[in-house]
Amino acid sequence: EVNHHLDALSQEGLSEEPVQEEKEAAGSGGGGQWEASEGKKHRRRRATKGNVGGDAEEGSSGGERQREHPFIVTEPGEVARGKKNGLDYLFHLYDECRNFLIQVQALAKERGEKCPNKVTNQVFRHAKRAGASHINKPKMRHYVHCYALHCLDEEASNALRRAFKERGENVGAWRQACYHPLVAMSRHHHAWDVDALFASHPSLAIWYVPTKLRQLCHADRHSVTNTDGEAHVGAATTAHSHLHHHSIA
Amino acid sequence: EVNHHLDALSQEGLSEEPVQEEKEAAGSGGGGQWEASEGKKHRRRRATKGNVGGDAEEGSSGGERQREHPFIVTEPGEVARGKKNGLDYLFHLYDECRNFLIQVQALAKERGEKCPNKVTNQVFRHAKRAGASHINKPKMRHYVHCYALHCLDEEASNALRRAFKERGENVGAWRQACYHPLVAMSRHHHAWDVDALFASHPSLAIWYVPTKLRQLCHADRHSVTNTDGEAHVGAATTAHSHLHHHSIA
DNA sequence: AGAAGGACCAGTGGTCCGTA
DNA sequence: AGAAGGACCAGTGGTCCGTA
Repeated sequence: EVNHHLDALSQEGLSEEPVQEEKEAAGSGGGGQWEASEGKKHRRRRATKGNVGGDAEEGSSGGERQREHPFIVTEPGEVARGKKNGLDYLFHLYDECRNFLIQVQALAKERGEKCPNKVTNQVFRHAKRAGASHINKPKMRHYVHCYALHCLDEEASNALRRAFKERGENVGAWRQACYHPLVAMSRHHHAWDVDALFASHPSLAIWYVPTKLRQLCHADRHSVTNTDGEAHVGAATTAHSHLHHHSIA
Repeated sequence: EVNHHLDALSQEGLSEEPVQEEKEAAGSGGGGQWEASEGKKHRRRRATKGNVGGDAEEGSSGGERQREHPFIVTEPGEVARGKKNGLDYLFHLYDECRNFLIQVQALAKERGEKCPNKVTNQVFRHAKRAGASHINKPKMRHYVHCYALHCLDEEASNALRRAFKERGENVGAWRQACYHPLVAMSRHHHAWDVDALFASHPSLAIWYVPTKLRQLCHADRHSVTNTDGEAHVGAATTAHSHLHHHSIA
């Protein structure tokens, strides 16, 4: 049961009618290794709005919108219990995307078309067509910098995970905390050039630098202390307003 | 007169009310060196449709749409006579764009924004704002591969110019002829990887590989003889139709 | 409340086609 | 006819905000 492939996907309730094209990629690494062994639930539900065709269906019975389980802060190697996903699984999604990119690149070269160097919309579309409905752009972009820390300093990343799990912090707090070690690395090893930081690791180089991290590195270069949280939360506090057209928030 | 800067621009009838911001760049290299000394015409006309504001204006008097003079095939160093521009001037436009790109990159780094590696829409917009109204995207994209040959094999490029001038061919025919030497270079020096070919020369690496050249290299790799002209002209002749979703035309 | 992701939007790469 | 370029369009990067 644990090694039955695609289990990790069906567990998420998102494996409804996957296109079979390129299934081998969709299932890669998903062999049940991310779930606690506590007796799975194989019920499959239909998404209400995503429904194709006009089947008569009671709105109350199969009507729930299906989503991935939310992430919780887990230690390295720890499996999330209950309807949760752990951070090893999160990082695994980035590896899946990398494999989809490699496939898109191979196809493009074969066809003589222009070849993406990054995980683009085209790659996300390819992943969806290949049945990987658990991968989507907003999620991957949201946690890119967390994956960056995992790639660039796995020890620091692991320590942060343990500390935030210990303190009972939620995923949002852990995610925020991932920014600062990266800013420090960009400062000390790359003279605040965060593009160079990302380019320095092959698994990371295929991801766009997130706007927020770029802004934090820029602010840090100008010695502006910025401990604000996500966008929409804070006010701009810059000593160089003539250079800033947008607030860092 | 010959060294009065901006002359080359006003000669083209396109210097109507340039934004003064970054004028030094707009005039760079344009110091009259591309025009034959035959007495200039400094008349300035207004574009009819591009008109801003509601000035009452007779349609017949100032109504002509102003454009750059068409290119003619010139030898290296030759100056175009009459209302024509020569190919040295064409290649100079690529150098101007490169300088605008360098400015945009410097600004982006200063502001901590993402930094373009290519001549993008943003660069063309910057060039226009800086008063370089003689630079536009369709023109630059149209002749990129001609500039590529000039960069990569100036001897071959010069020989081709002399041959086509000798034969009295028009610019379109010369432009078409520029493709084949590039395909041969991509074949022999880069195993048909035209992206690698462009990347091999710094002045060229900032330009997107044109679709048509990419397709010709792909067709050549599959030993498909393709001597067709521009798109819309020929029919697809491919021995690998299962790999082709679009005709090369 | 904290979080996942459909769907939107401004600005892109690409070039057609009305214009001169 | 040959050629220059305004303007359009499909698909992009980016992320908001209605949803659960």
